[in-house]
Amino acid sequence: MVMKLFDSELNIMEILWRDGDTAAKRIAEITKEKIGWSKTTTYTIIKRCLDKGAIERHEPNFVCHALVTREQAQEHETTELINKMYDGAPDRLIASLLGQKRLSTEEISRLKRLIDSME
Amino acid sequence: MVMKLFDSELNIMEILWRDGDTAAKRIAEITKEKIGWSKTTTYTIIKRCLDKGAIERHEPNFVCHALVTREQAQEHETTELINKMYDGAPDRLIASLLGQKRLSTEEISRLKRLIDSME
DNA sequence: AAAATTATTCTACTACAGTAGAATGTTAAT
DNA sequence: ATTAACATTCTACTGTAGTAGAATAATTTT
Repeated sequence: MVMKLFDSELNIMEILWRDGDTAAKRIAEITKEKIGWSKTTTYTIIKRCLDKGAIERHEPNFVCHALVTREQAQEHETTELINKMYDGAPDRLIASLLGQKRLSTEEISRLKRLIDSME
Repeated sequence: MVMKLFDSELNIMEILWRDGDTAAKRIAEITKEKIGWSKTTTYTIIKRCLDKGAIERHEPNFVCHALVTREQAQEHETTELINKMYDGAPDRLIASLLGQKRLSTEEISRLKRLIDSME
């Protein structure tokens, strides 16, 4: 049960993922500071996250708790990318990343170890 | 000079990438058949692709030619994903893909070979 | 050449993500 | 208990991607 999270909603989730459960008031402070959101904007987006089941809220103090993990959201977005741009084939995405030489030699050897340890 | 391509525009680009240069009329036939687009919708999206420089058009017959390659578009979208969901670190995306076990053992050994051949 | 058909552009509507002001509810201070 | 300050919700505006009808231009048929 993983839903699409919009960019605005990811701003909220990012805070919960990084800092853990956080009161709505505190979230509003952070978003105001970091991205200049009005207090009401933050509450509106929190409401939308609640409505779609991405977070839940506990008394007292409207402490928000993420129900969708960062890993689930990453996986969701990644699947969308693979379907949209790589014909549904994850290994094509990886091949593309390797081919673009966007990885340092150190990153590559780390991956090499990761892959060797698999299967 | 690679720009963001919207989902609607990707429908056009996909045809040009797959079939090569194609007349506008023919593109309209394909989109009508495959995704039920009205003829004018197709022409509108072709226009927008022209305006943003993603394609060019030649006489006679308004033959459309992709100026952005599939690889460029893939790279652009992939970079967006990495920045949005993986803190800008491509190796985290790869680690995530490997961790999810979305690759068959055959795909893994293919990647192993690819990585070994690198650097 | 006029009429009919087809190709292309112009213009505009729709849906929805992003944003926030006004209104309301709640807690704290006097 | 009343007022003041703050927290939360309700409602609505804005911008833009997606879509296509009406208008126009070009071509083909008679």
